[in-house]
Amino acid sequence: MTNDKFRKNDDFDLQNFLPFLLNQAAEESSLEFQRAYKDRYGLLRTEWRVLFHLGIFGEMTAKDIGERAKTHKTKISRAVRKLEQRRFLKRSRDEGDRRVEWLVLTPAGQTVYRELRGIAQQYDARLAGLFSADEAALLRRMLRRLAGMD
Amino acid sequence: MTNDKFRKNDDFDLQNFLPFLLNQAAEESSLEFQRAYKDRYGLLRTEWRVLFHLGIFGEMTAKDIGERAKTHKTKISRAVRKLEQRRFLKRSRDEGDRRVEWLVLTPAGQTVYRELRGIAQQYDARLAGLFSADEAALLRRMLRRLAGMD
DNA sequence: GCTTGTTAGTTACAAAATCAACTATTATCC
DNA sequence: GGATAATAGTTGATTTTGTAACTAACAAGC
Repeated sequence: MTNDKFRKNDDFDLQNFLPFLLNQAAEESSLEFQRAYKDRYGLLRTEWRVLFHLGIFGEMTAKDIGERAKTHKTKISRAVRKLEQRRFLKRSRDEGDRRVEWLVLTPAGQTVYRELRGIAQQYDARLAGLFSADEAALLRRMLRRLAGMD
Repeated sequence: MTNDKFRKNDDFDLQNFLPFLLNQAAEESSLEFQRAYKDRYGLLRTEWRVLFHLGIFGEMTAKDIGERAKTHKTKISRAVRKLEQRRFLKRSRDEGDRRVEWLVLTPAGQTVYRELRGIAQQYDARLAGLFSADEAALLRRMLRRLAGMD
């Protein structure tokens, strides 16, 4: 990719422009995991994220998930409906505040979650293995910083 | 974001899962630059990418751009048409191989490119400024590695 | 208690991305 | 040289996303 097919007539280095570079790295590094959740379970990106949040935290509301994952509420709403239709989660009204719905994985949802979690752990280890342990830790720290997650 | 509102009942660390983390960082770090090209010039993401490739490399074909930017040819095709309609680029048939079109920025396109390039440079410097020079260089190297750009 | 404002979540419509099929041209190989 | 395959690029149908407006429930001020 760093070939010389094209001679630059300019001094802007697109391949090192952070927003571009981050997008390329994010897309490339999502590909293999995407195959796991898409091809094997027919899940969309927002759907596995909702699934994982519930798998990890047990019980949450749509709003909580949206905040944690920085995802718009309409996306969450549609992902929740899909997961409900597939019987991967169930909803229940909060009796104290009847606007709120609590979401929780069904046993089927937990099974899918555990499988995907295993794949995710293996895959993350593979990616991190491209670097030394220190470098990988630094990378995560820098990414959290860029993502405003600190 | 690293608060304790939810007690984890599980050991998967989503906030450090590289594909997730990379996506979050990529989205967050694209936001401000996106405002520049979207609000000010009405460009879409693929459109600024095509514009930048032509600004940097002078003359390319749609296929070349697609390969460099890892972008599907239908996206490129539509972005090229939009940019042509706005008179930011012009096309010309290759006389040797008449399937091929050469794309080149018009003076208007070059003006937009130079403005956006300036904004991009400033913004990149701001992002890189979150880290030491060594760290930033390492970050770029690691991202290129993850993106398969090495 | 009644207006006004907020919040959780959904829905409707427009914009954009995806995937497959298509045209036109060139390359391969018998 | 003629059939077959490959390549550059486009188009159309379907899916997914984004934006705004919406419902229903709660909160605050007076």
